[in-house]
Amino acid sequence: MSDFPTNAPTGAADATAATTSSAGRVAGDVVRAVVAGVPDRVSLDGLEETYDARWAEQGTYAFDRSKTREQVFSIDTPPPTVSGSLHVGHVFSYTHTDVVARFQRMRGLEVFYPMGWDDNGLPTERRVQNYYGVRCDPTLPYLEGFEPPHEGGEGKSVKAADQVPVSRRNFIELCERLTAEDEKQFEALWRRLGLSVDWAQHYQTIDARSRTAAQRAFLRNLGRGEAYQAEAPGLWDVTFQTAVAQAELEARDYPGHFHKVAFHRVAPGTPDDGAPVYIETTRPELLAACVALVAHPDDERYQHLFGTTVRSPLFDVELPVLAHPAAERDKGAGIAMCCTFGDLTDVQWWRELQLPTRSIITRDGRITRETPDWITSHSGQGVFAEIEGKTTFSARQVVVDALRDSGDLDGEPVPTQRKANFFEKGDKPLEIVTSRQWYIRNGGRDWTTADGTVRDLRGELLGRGKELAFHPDFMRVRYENWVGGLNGDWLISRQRFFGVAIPLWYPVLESGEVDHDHPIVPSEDVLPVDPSSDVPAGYTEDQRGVPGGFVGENDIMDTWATSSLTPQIAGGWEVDPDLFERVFPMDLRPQGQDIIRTWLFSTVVRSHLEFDSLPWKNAAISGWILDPDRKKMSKSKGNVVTPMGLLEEHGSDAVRYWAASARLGTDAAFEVGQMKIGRRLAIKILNASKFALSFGVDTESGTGEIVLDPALVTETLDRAMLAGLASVVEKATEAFEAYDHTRALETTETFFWTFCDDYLELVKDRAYGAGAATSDVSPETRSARVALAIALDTLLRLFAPFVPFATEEVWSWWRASEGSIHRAPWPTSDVARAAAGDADPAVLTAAGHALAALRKVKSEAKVSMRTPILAAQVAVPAASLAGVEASVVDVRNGGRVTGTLDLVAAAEGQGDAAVQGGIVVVSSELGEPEARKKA
RNA sequence: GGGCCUGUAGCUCAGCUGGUUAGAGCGCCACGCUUACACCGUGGAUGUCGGGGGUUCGAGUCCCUCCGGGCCCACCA
Repeated sequence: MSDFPTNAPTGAADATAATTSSAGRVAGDVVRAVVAGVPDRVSLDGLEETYDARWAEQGTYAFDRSKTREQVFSIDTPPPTVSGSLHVGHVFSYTHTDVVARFQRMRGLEVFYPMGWDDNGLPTERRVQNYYGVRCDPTLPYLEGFEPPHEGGEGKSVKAADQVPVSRRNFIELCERLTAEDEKQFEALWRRLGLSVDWAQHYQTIDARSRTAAQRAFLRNLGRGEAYQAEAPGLWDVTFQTAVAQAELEARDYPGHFHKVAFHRVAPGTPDDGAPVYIETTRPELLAACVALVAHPDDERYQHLFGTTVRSPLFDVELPVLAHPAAERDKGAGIAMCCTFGDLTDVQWWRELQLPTRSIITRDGRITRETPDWITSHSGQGVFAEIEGKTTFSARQVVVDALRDSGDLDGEPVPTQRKANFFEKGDKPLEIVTSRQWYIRNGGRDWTTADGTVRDLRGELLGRGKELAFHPDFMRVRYENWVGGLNGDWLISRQRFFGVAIPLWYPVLESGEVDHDHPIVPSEDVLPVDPSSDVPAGYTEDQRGVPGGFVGENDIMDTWATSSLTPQIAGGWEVDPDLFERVFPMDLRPQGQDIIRTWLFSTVVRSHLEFDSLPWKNAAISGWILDPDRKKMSKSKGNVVTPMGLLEEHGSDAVRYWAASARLGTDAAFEVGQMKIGRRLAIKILNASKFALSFGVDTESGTGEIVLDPALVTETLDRAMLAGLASVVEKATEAFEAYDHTRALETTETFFWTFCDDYLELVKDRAYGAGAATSDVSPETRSARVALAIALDTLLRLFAPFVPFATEEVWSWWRASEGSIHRAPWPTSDVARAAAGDADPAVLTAAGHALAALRKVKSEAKVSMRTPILAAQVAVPAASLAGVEASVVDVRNGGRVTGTLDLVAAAEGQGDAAVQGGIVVVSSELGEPEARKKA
């Protein structure tokens, strides 16, 4: 062997001369490691328990808050909803985050990776009601030591009528009790999956810290005029009896019928008097709430009616016929009945045409029991009496029958499929009800501030969207579409019971009337408050609800009003300023694409208003998990395959591999096959490592030391391999920096399999060498051994974010003294480059192809790979010839060529370039297989 | 109706700014217990790159158009 490096790296001589007795790092960046504990038989089994416990014990992922903001990488982890169980989609997206967290940690940043539980909100409220047989009544006083009447499983729920009313504080306590159990299970799953969360940084969206943050943020919004209340018609869910925000809407198909209904012209003394004007409606039950007929101003058919009046059928109410551009000529009859309120267009007409309010639908979705004063005719009152207190569905039957009897229904109702707005958690179409609600400005409506300036909040928030780095970038469009399409401010008040209370009281005037215009505001230092049980400063409890006293605001805030503050909650806003300045604004918000319009947007709103900044620099958006039918994996299906079951069956590294194989923003198939490949990779890492480290075990001298000194790598093939590895490191690092973890994995993995299949086979014989001790072998053997160790050291780090358990296991065999691999530095290409010098990575490729060509001969001869080749002539394309020549000794060893190996230049088009790089064995002579080795 | 993503081997997916003969893994076929690994190894077969136009010396890649999937927004007369 004469192929010594021409440019031995500087410092190498010093390094080799360094003291040899200590493990770990020494001067000159040369690592010395003692291989201590390679097991005889490697296994993935039990690694999760072992290392979860070790990481917890050693505080591997504990956040070091002595680091400054520049040294920190902070993550605004999505708090999963604690209303049931986690499914495979969670495992998928949380793995994406963890991979990034581990990369950044190895890069030397201190990772702030908290975990929260979203136990605030309607799902938990419903569960607590059923589970404990209680319901929240915020007017009740708190009962010390209250025990619920019932403690049931998921299956048996308690009927509403049998539920015991309890105070809000008692209700919250029960919620915390119920969710604590789920949260333990969630944590167990995340630990098993290997999320590198710092479990000391942990919050619940209903805990006192979150309530304080939510109330504080609200009070700040109020103080700056960003939060306001308004009495206005709004979308209302009649089942949950609460107002609903635009972001919670879901348009669904809803079957209905068109009814052609006659109104009658009022034109006394003319031939037109009483002539019918037909409108079409799907909601005839709202006839009594009609306030006008509306048609498009340019519609010739109705020009003669504008400015006149008509009389409604059945109820005999005189109504104007008006023009408005929002009326569509080709919809129905082209002229619509405007009711208060059938839909949002009605609200627009009502507002812009200054129409009266004639509501007949109450908050429970039924027709009001009071006969409206605008219905004056006796017969009209009679019809109304028939629908009083009925559901809209029943009332419709009554009205349609009455219209048919009176002859005002033209033809029979025609079935139609229409879209109706639903609350995403509800199952009845939303009604529009007028109520007093709280809003936070979000750019959905014009805003003139107290000092009279007009603020373009929508434009400001669109600007924030441009400033935020979305991964993948096209997700920004969803943000922009949403912000651009907002049609109102953010409605945050909910007429529910379990959640963060709106921290206000209102004075009760001497007249007994509540003065909503002058809310009583608590000071921030008393937060959190519950206005239903706490008393505002300057009042006493006995003044509650009496003239001259006060009442508490009964409404709570929507869940998103709290979860829009997760960076503030986790980061200790105002309660731990020292922490907050080290983590905020955060680096990363990982989340699903479905909640860009809610969670992502609302978090941007809160941060923009409070801090005039983005809450984070990057948003990483994960895709969906699709089941094999290419549909979004449903909860029911997801629950069939429990995440814990998956982890137990395939191993966490395997499941993580499947998740990490999917790019951000791209939907991925739920594929067990991919997990099996991940498991195979993890096992391969263990086995290849065992091999690479086996030479370091010095049975003669007992030192068992490996010196990772680049200067000891002298052979061309070894240097070529490390040259290839160096560029893998560079590509993987670059990919990670661009939030393209998939490419980082793929690049590493591809190299690793070539490393195992070709390089290991090629150097095996040379690495075994003559002696067993690293200190007493030929330079060729040492070169192989050191190259193996350097490659292993690098590969383990590259894989560590993806397969944290297997890599930690291998690390423990030889690098235990350095601590966890997950705190080890991310590799640079420096060491591999230093060893590689000017070597060409193509040498390994060429040698690998040559080896494959030799193997093919044996495969086609159907003989064992250990069969010797007595002589062979191999045709090598010109481009590969130098590479094969440079590594010919290893090629001979790998192919077990015992006699002559004659390399000749391949003729033009001789080999198939796609196979073995065009290298063809022209002729060969196979020997007898070696005698089988005795055990 | 407006918008975003997507269509490459039986399956799951790579293919970056257009450049040799389109790749990987799984599955399939054949062989092999070779001292890292049988939870394995070796070799092999497999494609009108959704269809049709265009730009170009050259298109899986760019443009137009159509078709198929997925999603978001608007649509309650």
